[in-house]
Amino acid sequence: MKYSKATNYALHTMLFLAAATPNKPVGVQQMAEQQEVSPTYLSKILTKLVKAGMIESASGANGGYRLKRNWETISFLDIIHAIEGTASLFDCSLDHGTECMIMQVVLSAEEKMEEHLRNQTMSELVKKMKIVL
Amino acid sequence: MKYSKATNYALHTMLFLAAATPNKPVGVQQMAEQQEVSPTYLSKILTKLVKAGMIESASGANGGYRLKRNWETISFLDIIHAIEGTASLFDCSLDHGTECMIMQVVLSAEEKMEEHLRNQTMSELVKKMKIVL
DNA sequence: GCGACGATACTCGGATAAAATATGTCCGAGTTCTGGCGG
DNA sequence: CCGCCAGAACTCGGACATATTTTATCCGAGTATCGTCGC
Repeated sequence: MKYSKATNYALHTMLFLAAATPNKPVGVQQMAEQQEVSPTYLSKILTKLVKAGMIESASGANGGYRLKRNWETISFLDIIHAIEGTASLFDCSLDHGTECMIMQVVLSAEEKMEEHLRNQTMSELVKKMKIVL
Repeated sequence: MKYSKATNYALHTMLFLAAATPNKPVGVQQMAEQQEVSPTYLSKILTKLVKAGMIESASGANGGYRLKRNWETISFLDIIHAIEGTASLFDCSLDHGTECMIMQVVLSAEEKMEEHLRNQTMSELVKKMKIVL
């Protein structure tokens, strides 16, 4: 079990956009180069983020992707869910009469992790980075 | 990102063995039937648990799998690690000079989850079940 | 009665196959900016 | 000087191709148990 590379790219892209924050959109090519992915593939990932309402795309010359106004409130979990989907880690495949206790344990563990990811926003991370620089 | 079905089977099998606890080994066939998996596949999964030192196998007639003596201390995390491996959820694919802050956040979230799974033992779960029954 | 022997019921582990998912590529279509050209 | 127009620079999104992982099956080999047969 691992997070997909797509999630990796999505997180890095969001961080990049949040750190750069010019109001001008940033082209896919530039970001793809930086992360060593093909532009078309990255674009596909970013489309998911657009649909999730985190960023917006601008067509045409000087087009690209740009954070939406509400970006300060976006958490890690939001991004991860946008890419990986919101399905839970575990599905008990067996139907024993009562609720599956194994599933309860695993899901509550998952909830612990999600809680942590929900409390981390991109904007906080950017602040920390700027202190370091 | 999801836990594999193999993990699912492994957890259920361990719980079953812990709940049954006859000193006689239990055959794969019986457990495979219960979980609706093919015996050979389940056997392959159980081999991993054997290698991890959680259960032991007995060949021959009346053979099967049996918990080892230390089973009371086995946690959910031990079982999951035995099946899924111990690699972490996230690997930053990009080499920015400093440590990747994204990775730090995700890994500390993962740690929260693992902590929870480490504190849940099969034997505790069995106790709870017995109260319910 | 006792020990050897063979049939039986298992597990073991490697080879292989099928299926699902993740990753990546290609291309046609639509959109916006830019620069040049004509009025 | 001003507006129109064509081309360049983009993104969009679907169809397609490849790689990786997961899930599953098959089968030959090894091993312990049990019953039987011969002594």
